[in-house]
Amino acid sequence: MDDAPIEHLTEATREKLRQTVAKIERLEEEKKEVAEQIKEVYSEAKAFGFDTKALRQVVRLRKIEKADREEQEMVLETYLIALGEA
Amino acid sequence: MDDAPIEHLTEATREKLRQTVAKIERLEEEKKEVAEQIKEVYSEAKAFGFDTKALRQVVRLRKIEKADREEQEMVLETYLIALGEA
Amino acid sequence: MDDAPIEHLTEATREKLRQTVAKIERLEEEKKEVAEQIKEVYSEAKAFGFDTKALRQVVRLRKIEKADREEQEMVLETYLIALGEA
Amino acid sequence: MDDAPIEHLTEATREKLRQTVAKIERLEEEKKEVAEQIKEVYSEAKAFGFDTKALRQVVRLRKIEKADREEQEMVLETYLIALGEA
DNA sequence: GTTGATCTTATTTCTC
DNA sequence: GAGAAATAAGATCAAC
Repeated sequence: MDDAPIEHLTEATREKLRQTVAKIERLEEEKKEVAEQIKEVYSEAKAFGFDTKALRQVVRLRKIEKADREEQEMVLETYLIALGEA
Repeated sequence: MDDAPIEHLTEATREKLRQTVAKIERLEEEKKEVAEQIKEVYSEAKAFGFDTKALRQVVRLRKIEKADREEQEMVLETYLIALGEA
Repeated sequence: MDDAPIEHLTEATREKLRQTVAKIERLEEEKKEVAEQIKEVYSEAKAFGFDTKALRQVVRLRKIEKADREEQEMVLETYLIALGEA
Repeated sequence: MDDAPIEHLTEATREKLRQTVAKIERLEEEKKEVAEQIKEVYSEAKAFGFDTKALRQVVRLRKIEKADREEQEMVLETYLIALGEA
């Protein structure tokens, strides 16, 4: 749709475009705020005396372990399906 | 803080650590959700017929322009302060 | 260095540039070939009767587990350093 | 093949599976090494004074041009075949 | 001020 | 060919 140049978009389409961009920008703003909150937590932790590098590793490791568990479940599922269909 | 090996952390410190990790994980989860919402908006826009690549460029461009405006406002403010107007 | 337009590069620099580009292109070619070999192995495995989806998951899972082990070692190291320096 | 559950795979099949995984992992390792070599070339180029961003663009552009040339050659070949010249 | 680390975006690849 | 996943690229920010 709307392969035509922008100046030929209908007003309804232009309005839709405006709303879409606005929505994205609002969500990106939200995301940015959450990212800043995360940084704050690390700053506070550092001020408290925690080693932020180690702290980041803890968080990362826990994320990997979670992904690992999920992957294992998926693998198991795949095998069960593969064996069931064989 | 807590120069002793991990097993010698005080219970209070361990609790603080637990809370910090939990807080970060909760915020990262939030961030992920917002990121997914953004993806959804792009998907919907695509389904509607917008060229998402172009849409992304619009968003990026507006972000840059906004940064420029803020930069300019900052410069303006600096001038105003320098002139004793703010 | 060489902030000047390309037409002002010395011949030595131009030659160096040529060699660098050639080297990169040769290595990218190599990489592409290896990627093709990997695809061939999957094709052969499929022809042999293996479920390639499951096979890919096995490979991915082993990769994750390897990364997990390495991450754990890194975390341990970080803690040892953090505790040793505390 | 081997419709039975995993624990009933023949030893020969299990061995084949092991070899396949090993082969893939070896090739992926190779691929990774080549990728690292490419990064090294860029690092050296940077140390030498080249603008790596521009260098990457050169490489990308040449890749596109090469693809274009091949495309054109393919079209040419198609025409030649269609004309009975090849 | 440069390297290193992290995070995000973009492109490519794979799968269905 | 559309959607998802992997890889690569670029940008950003901190630390030395």
